[in-house]
Amino acid sequence: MNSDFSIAVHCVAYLAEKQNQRVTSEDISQSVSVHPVRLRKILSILRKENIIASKEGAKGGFSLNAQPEQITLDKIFRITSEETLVPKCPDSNDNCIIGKHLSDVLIRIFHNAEEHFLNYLKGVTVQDIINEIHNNSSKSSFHA
Amino acid sequence: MNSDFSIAVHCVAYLAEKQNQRVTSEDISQSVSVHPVRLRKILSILRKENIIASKEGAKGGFSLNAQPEQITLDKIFRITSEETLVPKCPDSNDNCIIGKHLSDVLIRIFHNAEEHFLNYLKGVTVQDIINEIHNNSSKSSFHA
DNA sequence: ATAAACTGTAATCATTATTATTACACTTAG
DNA sequence: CTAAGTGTAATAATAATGATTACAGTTTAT
Repeated sequence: MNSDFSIAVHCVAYLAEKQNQRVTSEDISQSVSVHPVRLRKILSILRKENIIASKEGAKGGFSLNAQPEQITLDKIFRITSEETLVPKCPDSNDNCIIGKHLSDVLIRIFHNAEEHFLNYLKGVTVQDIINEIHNNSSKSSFHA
Repeated sequence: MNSDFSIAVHCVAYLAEKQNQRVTSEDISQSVSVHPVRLRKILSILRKENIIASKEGAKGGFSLNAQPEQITLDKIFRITSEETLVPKCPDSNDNCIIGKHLSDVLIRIFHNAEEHFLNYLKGVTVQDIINEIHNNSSKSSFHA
């Protein structure tokens, strides 16, 4: 798995902190320590899902386009990294009953497991993260 | 994430099918399509956890050392891949309150999410997989 | 006792995945 | 019309993964 998901969350949290301001990819890259071009690629897919908005040209940049309490992490995960938890099994061997069917079985198991993973992320919002960062842990709702 | 976990599951399922026989890494590699040296490395850590047994020398090889109904996938995952779901966040930036704390927050969230993932795997045993392979889906217990 | 068939493990090489960078077309504000 | 941005493709650098080679050690059988 690459780090697109955590970078995306970082970006969204950063934009949530800068409510209503327009922020450049250069600016965000100061906080995330990732190259602006890569950020723009990730931000671009968040925009397509209407989580953020962007504006080109001078004084352009990115801004949040949804309520921090409404953005759940499972959504960001699905956008950036869906199915990446399912491992790439080596090519199955048709001459062996195990080799032949195990990949299918494993993929099914992983798919289910990923759903459980996502189900947890569904309970965590960007606002929760903001709260955690400011140590308002009373408002935080992400617990095991 | 590398494919150590799925390879390990494959090996264990294969050994479960060959109950009480001793099988060489060469033999297993026919089924898994992975180099014997790599298999031995993975089998070696399963042995340290007493899931399988190995014997060196002529007529040596690997065999299962636990009941297939008792081996849950979360155990194999913990042995081979624990914490690999937690993404490597880019270096946090001390000059920025978001950059500074977000990695910690994200790591905590991922850790929790991984526990949910593992909790699902805890409900799936190697015997379930064997059953699935033989299509005895009535005995199977892994459902979302 | 020694040859053959194994495991155990380190070290190296090849391949693939990830990330950074360069380049440039396009948009907008002033 | 220029400066400051986004959007995106193409390439280069780096890191992770996997295969292979090499060889020491163990066990069986002759």
